[in-house]
Amino acid sequence: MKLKITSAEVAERAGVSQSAVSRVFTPGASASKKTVEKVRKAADELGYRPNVLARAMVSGRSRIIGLVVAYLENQFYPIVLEKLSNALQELGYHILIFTAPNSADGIDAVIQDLMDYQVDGIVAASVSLSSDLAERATQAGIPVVLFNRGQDNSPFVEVTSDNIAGGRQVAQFLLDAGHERIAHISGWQGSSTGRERQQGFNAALDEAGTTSIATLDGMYSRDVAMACTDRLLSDYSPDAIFVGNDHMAFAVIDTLRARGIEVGKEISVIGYDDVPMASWGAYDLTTIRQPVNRMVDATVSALMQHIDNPNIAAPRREAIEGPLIVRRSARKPKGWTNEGI
Amino acid sequence: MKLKITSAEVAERAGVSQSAVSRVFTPGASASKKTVEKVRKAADELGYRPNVLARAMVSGRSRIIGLVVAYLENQFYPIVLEKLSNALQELGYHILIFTAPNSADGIDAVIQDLMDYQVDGIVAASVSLSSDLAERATQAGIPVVLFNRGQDNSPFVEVTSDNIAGGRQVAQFLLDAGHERIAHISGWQGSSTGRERQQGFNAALDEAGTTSIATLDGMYSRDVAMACTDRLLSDYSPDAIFVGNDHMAFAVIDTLRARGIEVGKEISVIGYDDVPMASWGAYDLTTIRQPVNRMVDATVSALMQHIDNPNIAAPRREAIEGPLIVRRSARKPKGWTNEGI
DNA sequence: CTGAAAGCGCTTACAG
DNA sequence: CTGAAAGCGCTTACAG
Repeated sequence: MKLKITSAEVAERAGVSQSAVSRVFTPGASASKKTVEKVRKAADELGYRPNVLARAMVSGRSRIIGLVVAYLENQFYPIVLEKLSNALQELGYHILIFTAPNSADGIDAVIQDLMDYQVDGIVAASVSLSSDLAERATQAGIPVVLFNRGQDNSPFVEVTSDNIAGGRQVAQFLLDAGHERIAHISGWQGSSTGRERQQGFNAALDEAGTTSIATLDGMYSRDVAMACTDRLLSDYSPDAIFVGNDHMAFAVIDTLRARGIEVGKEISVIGYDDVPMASWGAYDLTTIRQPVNRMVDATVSALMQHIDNPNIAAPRREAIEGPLIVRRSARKPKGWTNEGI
Repeated sequence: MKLKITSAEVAERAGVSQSAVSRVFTPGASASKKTVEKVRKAADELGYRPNVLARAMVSGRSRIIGLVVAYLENQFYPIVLEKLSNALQELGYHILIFTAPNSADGIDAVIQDLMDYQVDGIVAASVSLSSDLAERATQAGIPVVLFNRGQDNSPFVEVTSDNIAGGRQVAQFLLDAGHERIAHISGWQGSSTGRERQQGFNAALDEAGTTSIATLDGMYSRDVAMACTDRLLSDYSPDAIFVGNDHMAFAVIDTLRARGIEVGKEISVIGYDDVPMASWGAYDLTTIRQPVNRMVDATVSALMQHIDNPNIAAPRREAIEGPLIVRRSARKPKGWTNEGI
C-alpha cells in the first residue's frame, strides 16, 4: 500500500478508464453493474478513497462550512457546536472552526481566512461582521448566517431566539410573583442579544406601570457580573435580578450566596439560555430556554437553501420563541403551577 | 467585482505572468520589488486571494488538522478546543471538526471521512481508534495524536496528564486528612484515563496499608455518577469520594447535597480536571488540574514535528503532571497550608 | 454506458 | 528575476 492512491491507479487495476472510476464514486453518475463491480473491487484492494479537495476544486463545492465562534466558556456555544456539527455531518458537510479574536478587525481577518478555504457557507456565532466583509462574502456568493446575533441592515440570514419576547416573559413572571425592586444585569449592550432582552424586559415592566431599579451592563463576563451584583447589593437592595445570560447568572448566584443571601427566597435570579448546567442542583436556575435545536435547524436549512440556490439570497431574521423554565432560583407567583409547560 | 478572482486575472491586469502572481503570494519565493508592487496593486483592486484548496492540491499540504471530539458537555473539551484552535491558527492551520459517534465503528468511519479531506494531521480527543485505522493513517503518512487518551501498543503519539500520579496525589491528600472510608467513582473503565487514575489512587492507598471501601464505574456520565453516589450512600457510608473527573464530581456533589449532606464536612469530594467551573462558588471543588496548556503545546509540537519531518514518526507517550488544587469540597489535612502551590 | 480530453486554480522545476 | 509548461486528482461535457 502506498501513500496515496489515485483514481488513475484504480482505473488501471480495474481495466477501465479513469472517468469510469470517477463515475462509480460520484453519486448519481451512470455506470454499468459490471464496471461498478470491477472498480469497487480494485478500489478496495488498493484502499482508494476519492480526494475531497480535488473534487472540491472542480465542483466548486468544498462541503466545508466555516464556523466562527468565541466565548466557549459559556456552555451554550459548545452545545451549539455539537448540534450544528451533527446536523451538518449528516448532510455530508463538516465544520472548519475559527476561534474569534476580540476586535472587529480581527474577526474580519478570520473570515477572510475562512473564505480562502472556499467554504460553502459561514456561520458566525455571537460575533458581528463589518459591512465591508458582508459585501465580500455576498460577492463571493458565500451564504452567511449570524447565529444568536442580529445586525441592523445586515444582508445576512440571522437566527436568534425571540429575545424581546423572552425578556418580556421574565418581567411578567417577576411581576406576578410580586417583586418590587427588580434589577437587570444585561448582556453586553454592544450585542443585539443583550439589547433586545433588555428591551423586552423593560417594555413589559413599563406596560405594568413600573420600571427596573437599576440596569448594569454585565458584558457577558463572569467577573463583571460579580462586580455588578455587589454594586446592586450595596446601592439598590434589589429583590430580583434578571441576568442577560445563564453564564453570568451563575456568577451572580455565587456572589449572592457568598454574601449570605438565600437565592430564590431573599432575592430571585433569572437567567437566559437554559444551558445544561442551569438544571444542576447547585444552581437550579429559572431561565428562558433558547430553542437550540430549532435554531440549529433554521441555520442548516438556510445554508442548504442558499447552497442549492445561490441566486435567492433572501436576507431575513428568524427569531424563535423559547419557554421560561421555572426552577428554584426565583420565587414563583402565588398559585403558580407547572401546567404551562 | 466578480465571484472569484484567479491568479491569471491578476496577472493579466498587472501585466505579468500567472507564475509571477503565484510567487508574490508564496512566502519565500523570489520576485522583484517592481513585480511585487504591480501584482499587489492589481490583486487589491480585484480583491484577489489565493485559493487555499488549489494550493493544497499541488503542495500536498492542506493546513487543516482534523479534530475528533465527543463529550462536549464536559467543559474540559471546549477549553481544549479553544486553546488548540488558537495555537494552530497562529501557525496558519485550522481545525476541521468531527463530532464522534459512540461506536468504535462510527469513529473509524469519521476518521476515514477526515482523511478524505487530506488533513495534515489528526487529533483524537477522548476516543479510541481501531488498529485497522491506525494502519491506514500511518500508511497515508498522517500523524495522529491521541489527546487525553492512551492505547496499548498504539503507533500514535499520546498526550495525557499523568493520571497515575494524579490518582496518587488524591489518595495521599485524603489519607493525610484522616479519612477512613474512602470510595471511588471512577472514570469509564474502557478508557485509559479512567483506569490509570484509579490505578494510581489504589496504589497509594495500598502502600499506606489501606484500601478503598468501594469502586464504582461512573462511565463519565452525570446520571450514572448520581446513581453511584446513592448506592455508595446506602451501602457503604463513605467519608470521602474520589470522582474520576470534575464533570461527574459536580453530579456527585449535587446528589450529596440533595440528601442533606454537607460536602467538605461530612463527606469529602475530589475531582479531576480543574475545569473553570470547579472554582465557582457553587462547587468549590478540590481537584487535580490537567495542565491543558502544556498538553496543547505538546500536541501541536508533535503535529508540527511530524508534518515537517514525515519520516520520523516516533510513537510516544507524554504524561504531564498536574497539581492538586485544594478548595473546600474536601477536608484538609491538619496543619495544611497553601504553601505547596 | 464509456473513454479521451479539457479544466478547476494553483505551485514548481526548467530554461532563459 | 521571469515565463511557459507540466501536473496535483478529480468531474464533466462531448462523442461515440
